[in-house]
Amino acid sequence: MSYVRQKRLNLLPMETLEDAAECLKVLGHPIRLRMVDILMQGEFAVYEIAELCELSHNQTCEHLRLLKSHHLLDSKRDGKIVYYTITASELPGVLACIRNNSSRKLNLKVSVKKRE
Amino acid sequence: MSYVRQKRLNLLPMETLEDAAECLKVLGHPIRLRMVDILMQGEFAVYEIAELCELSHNQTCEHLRLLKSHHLLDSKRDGKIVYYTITASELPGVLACIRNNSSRKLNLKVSVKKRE
DNA sequence: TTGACATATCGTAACATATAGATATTATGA
DNA sequence: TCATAATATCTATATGTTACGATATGTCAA
Repeated sequence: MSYVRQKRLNLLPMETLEDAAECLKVLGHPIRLRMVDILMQGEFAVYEIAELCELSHNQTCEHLRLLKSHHLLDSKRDGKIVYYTITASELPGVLACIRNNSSRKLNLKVSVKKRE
Repeated sequence: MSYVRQKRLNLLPMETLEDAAECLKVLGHPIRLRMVDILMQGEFAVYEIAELCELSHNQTCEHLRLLKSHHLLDSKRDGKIVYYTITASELPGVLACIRNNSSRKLNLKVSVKKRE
């Protein structure tokens, strides 16, 4: 640390960052974000989510499994049908943030395209 | 859509979700989260960030480049030294969320480990 | 039990990302 | 100009992720 200014840095422990990064990485997929967006409006069955996402059943299951394994979603079976719901209390905030910044972000995207 | 209940679903457009997913994916890396955590406390030079993250210079540059290319950070050069700062207004909220849920998430992680 | 349906998992190929070493660029001072 | 320091980029390899067909499990009704 010879060169680093002696500031009082109150940094988050690496373990916390690794855990948070995993959740963010799982959320960092457009289809999984759509699934969360759908489930914001209530509980849905796997086949309903598959149709709304225009996705094959195995892919739908796989994405839902990933979200559930990170404690972002939960599921309950009712006969043949499995219903998924949101459990992570942070998700509504994340979606609200995306909703609020939607137009601005699209503008940013255009400027990125011009540069590349 | 034959099977899907006729609920009034107000879903975010796919383009918005793709853009948000990219940002979340970039943030979904422990080292890049640490960089954001560091930059929450002010502007820092690349070599300072490299030391605080215990990372090689080329890797440090690469992570910072990724964050900057997604408009999460900005940089300014002062002679040989380049200083990075946070630009995305959402980042403080994201870090605050991680900070608040830090202990709970660690507990969750333990329970995940038991199951695997 | 058998068939049909809903969901879940597996194997693998295609694709994307991360890492590390080498090289290039930019700015400064001798 | 030349050497050096601070950043940045390039390249190759290793690793991880996603998509997709095939297969398996779980539930119900005939």
